Amino acid sequence: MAVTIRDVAQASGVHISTVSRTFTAPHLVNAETRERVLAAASELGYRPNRAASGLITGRTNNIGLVVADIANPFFPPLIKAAEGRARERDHLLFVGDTDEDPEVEEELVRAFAKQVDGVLLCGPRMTDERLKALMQEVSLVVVNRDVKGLPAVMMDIGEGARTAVEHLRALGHTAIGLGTGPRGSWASREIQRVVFGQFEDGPGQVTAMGPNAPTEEGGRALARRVVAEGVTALLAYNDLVAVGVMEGLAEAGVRVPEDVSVVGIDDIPVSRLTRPKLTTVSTPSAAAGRAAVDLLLASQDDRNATAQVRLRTELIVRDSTGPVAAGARGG
Amino acid sequence: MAVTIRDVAQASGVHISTVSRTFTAPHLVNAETRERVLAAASELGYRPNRAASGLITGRTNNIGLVVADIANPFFPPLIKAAEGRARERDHLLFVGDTDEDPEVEEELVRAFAKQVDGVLLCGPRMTDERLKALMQEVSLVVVNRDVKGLPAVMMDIGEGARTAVEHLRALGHTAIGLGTGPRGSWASREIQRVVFGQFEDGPGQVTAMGPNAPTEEGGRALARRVVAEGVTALLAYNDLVAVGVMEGLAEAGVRVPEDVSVVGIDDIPVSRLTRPKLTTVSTPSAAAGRAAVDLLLASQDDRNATAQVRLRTELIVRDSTGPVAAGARGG
DNA sequence: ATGAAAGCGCTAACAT
DNA sequence: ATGTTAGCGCTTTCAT
Repeated sequence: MAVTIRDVAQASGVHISTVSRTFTAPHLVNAETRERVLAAASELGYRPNRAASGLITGRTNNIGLVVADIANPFFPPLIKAAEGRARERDHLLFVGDTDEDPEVEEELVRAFAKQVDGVLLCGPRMTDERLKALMQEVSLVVVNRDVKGLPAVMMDIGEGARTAVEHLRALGHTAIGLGTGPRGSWASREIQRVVFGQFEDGPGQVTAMGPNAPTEEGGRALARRVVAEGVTALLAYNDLVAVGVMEGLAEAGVRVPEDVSVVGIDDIPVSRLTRPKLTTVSTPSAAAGRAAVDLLLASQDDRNATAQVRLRTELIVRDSTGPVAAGARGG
Repeated sequence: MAVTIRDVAQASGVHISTVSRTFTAPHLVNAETRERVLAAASELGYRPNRAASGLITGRTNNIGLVVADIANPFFPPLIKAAEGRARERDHLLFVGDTDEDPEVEEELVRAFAKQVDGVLLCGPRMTDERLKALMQEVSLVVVNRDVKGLPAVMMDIGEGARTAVEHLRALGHTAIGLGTGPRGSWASREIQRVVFGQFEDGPGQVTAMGPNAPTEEGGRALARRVVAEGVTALLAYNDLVAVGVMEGLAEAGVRVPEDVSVVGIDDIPVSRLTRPKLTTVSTPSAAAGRAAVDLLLASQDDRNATAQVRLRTELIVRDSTGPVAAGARGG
């Protein structure tokens, strides 16, 4: 077996409680003794067993992070930022992927529950009820979700969508498609809430099209609807979908932006690689990752801290949007 | 606090050891009692504390997975496949990202060590010595690395590179650049070993260019060298680098594939989105993820199992490679 | 400043 | 088939 606190105690001629104190409350132990213990520990390669100490203290110094799809380029920057922040604050981040499955999501949180101090849930797909049940079992922070009583980091995605639609209308588009996301997605609901709240009575008509799988494949399917319904512009649920739409459109011989303008959300790296380059709403995912870690750690200290952090988004105009064509069907 | 085995024992009127058995060895407990215990457990919402049981059994049913950069699209399919396989085999996968830093890599493995049954190390950057030291502390399986005494999953990346260079030579290229990867990368060494072993004496001359950061940014830097040294074809360390090279080349007014042919490695999703579409060597990352999990679990049962799994790669010819130009400098 | 003892939640002999 | 006991590696009173 590995080296335990007992081995260190023996090697340095003190009681195990002194060894323990050397690591958890160094000021309580004589400088000389401390040196001896530390020397023995490093000699033997001793590493405290966090699982064992967690059993007593109730703190593991681990944080769980659950995302729907690690393959969605939106998440890695968030994950890396959270990981960095966690490390700064002496915590270890465990990442888990749910494959867009709410069942797996719940399972994953439960499995994490006893092994972490809390779980960061990014864009959770489960219902509010289940979320509330889970928060009894483990501290939770949600990203891009608004649940009463839960600390949350929210990106102002509705506002971003509004700006995007305004951009489209300024270009003369009056038949605009809104590619909605998966059921259960707060971001998708939020986009619809703001966009339809703002524009339903205006001159430009926005048509909801969805739900769509939040993937390139989902976008290709959506492209067929875009062509069929004859809108001249589309705001997609995210960049992945937008990229799929552009692919689908290209295959159907529809030109972007001459025939149809396309806007995405997230500003993932590929959005600069497509031809034309994608106009998109950039979301501050790294900031969100850091904020989520901070919020979790804050809620540890103050059990009923339920702060909400709101982060701004920004429209990045590139080449996939342009003026509506003179004789466009929707015009 | 959460509900413990003691609460369940009390609620169902049995001793805690019976409750324990109900979960770990159901056949040893009377069907009727079992029902009662299970009922009480689900009533109370009891979940065994894996950390606590791990302390005794030495098995946590957790697996750690360490990658250099979760933002490299090569990894997500591997991670997802490993996660799926782990779930099938009743294990939970913890993912960690090292940010390409060997120090962090080692730290991360150590932090995982006591909380998992073993760690899957993908493309580790640390030295063999450190790797060998670590394997004393925790079971290890390496992916894309060849360390004596360690179970490993290796993609036949050298062979893939050889095929790619042959493809280039068949197109008439005789001045071929080889964009090498980061120091410490087995894949990069492997590519060089095979390519230079095979082609150093042939008519076509292959020039090593590197090391390069395994990112798009690294590729942009490499593009400048490609232009400066006047090669007519380049095999990049991976697709991300290849994409960066194409971007850099485009900005410098160099056409792909008319002026320079570019080949990547990995076949990540973006490689189908670039214009021209990228010719690349596809690596079976999902299969590697599954194999790594299987190997780890096998090595648990048979302490000195050190199997090596080798996976085939395949050249995917798309549009970024073409015949060498008639008057090319390198010709 | 250090040691002794109890116990975190659980499993695994060993009894019965 | 079930209960008793010891103990995994560690922290934390409580003594001294």
